[in-house]
Amino acid sequence: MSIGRPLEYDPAKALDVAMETFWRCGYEGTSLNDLLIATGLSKSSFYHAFNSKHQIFQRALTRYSDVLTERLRDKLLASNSGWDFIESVMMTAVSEARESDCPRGCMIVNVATEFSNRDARIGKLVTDGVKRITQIFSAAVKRAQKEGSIPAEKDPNLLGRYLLSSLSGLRTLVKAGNSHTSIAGVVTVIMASLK
Amino acid sequence: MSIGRPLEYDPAKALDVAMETFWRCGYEGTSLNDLLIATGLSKSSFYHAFNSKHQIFQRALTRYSDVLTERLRDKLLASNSGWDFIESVMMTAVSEARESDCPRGCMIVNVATEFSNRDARIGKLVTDGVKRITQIFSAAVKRAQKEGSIPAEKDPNLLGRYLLSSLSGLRTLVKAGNSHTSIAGVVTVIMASLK
DNA sequence: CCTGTACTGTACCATTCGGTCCAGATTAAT
DNA sequence: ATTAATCTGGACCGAATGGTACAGTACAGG
Repeated sequence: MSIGRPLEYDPAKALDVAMETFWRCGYEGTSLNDLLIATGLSKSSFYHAFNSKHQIFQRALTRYSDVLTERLRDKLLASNSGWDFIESVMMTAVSEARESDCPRGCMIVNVATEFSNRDARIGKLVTDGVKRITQIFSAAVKRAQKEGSIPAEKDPNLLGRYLLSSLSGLRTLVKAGNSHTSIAGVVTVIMASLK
Repeated sequence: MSIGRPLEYDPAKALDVAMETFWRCGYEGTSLNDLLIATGLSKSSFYHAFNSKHQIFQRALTRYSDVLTERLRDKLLASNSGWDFIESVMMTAVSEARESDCPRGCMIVNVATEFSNRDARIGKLVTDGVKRITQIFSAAVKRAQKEGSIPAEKDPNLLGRYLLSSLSGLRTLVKAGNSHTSIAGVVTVIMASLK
């Protein structure tokens, strides 16, 4: 029921494109101009839709976190077992190493290192995002415990944190230019340590 | 025996201060002015001593890598055992979580995420730095194997990579605001997985 | 003391930064 | 057709960016 001239762009799509750019280049590394080119918006439209660079960045990070969380939850539900889920998620780092010559890593982790607690609001988004993903890992561990592939006496929350930490570490190996085979080796070590 | 007016500052100290700043704020996050304030140099002295922001950054990163490598090597030599060395290095992440409200993490990893292979020269510095630290971890594993605390049949190079990955992951947990106790828990998981 | 060397502070440079503003174009409802 | 809403491109803003040029000054060797 909006009155007046209708939008000539898709705000949701623009946000996604902005997210991609921030993901690839970081906050400081992405200039306003980069955003305008990526989204195809004019400066006026941009500032009308999103109020500032900082605000669109927050929204982009939030969206990244939401999408990632949902995708992981779905994947866990669709997986044959908790163990398979965990292994498959760890393997994403391997394929990143094989396929991409410019790995982006995880946007949340990237943001965490770029801002390292200098911005409280961003810090909260990071903390929340990490917490949610950790919980998914914990849920996967619990399921694997029920399925008998991980010993029941282990603390699933602790292992959840361990897995998040491990995945983030794998991503570092990727960015440091390790081969996908050598990274796959590390994945087997991680998986074996759950036994 | 240099002729002319002598330097009024210590170039080595200036480089160290610049390194600290880059370490804390990243490349883009550190302005030329920040560097001038931190080092106390005038702009002319700065550009005379170091030719550009990019060059001093490369030198700072190189120095970081060198100092870290040497410190780790010394620490390994001074340690009671390979196992103790590994555990104590992992524990540095714990104390970082306890002591610092604004953890800097590892400069090499920070740089790796900020530049993610967009700059070839920086990329090489990162790759080399990571490789050298990985080798130290591998050496520690070999020593621990000789000492009987890690099974001899395990691949020390693989475990070296695993440990580097794990340390980097721990640092992510720190930046995401996890408590030092919860991080210490993850360290025990990592150590147990070496057995 | 003199001369050559090299440091120092300041003024200056073009460019880019994020951000604002406005005149004009375009549309929907009346 | 008029009106009201709201989009669009482009001009413009002050501040900060990385970097240069230069005049003046302090020092060492002769």
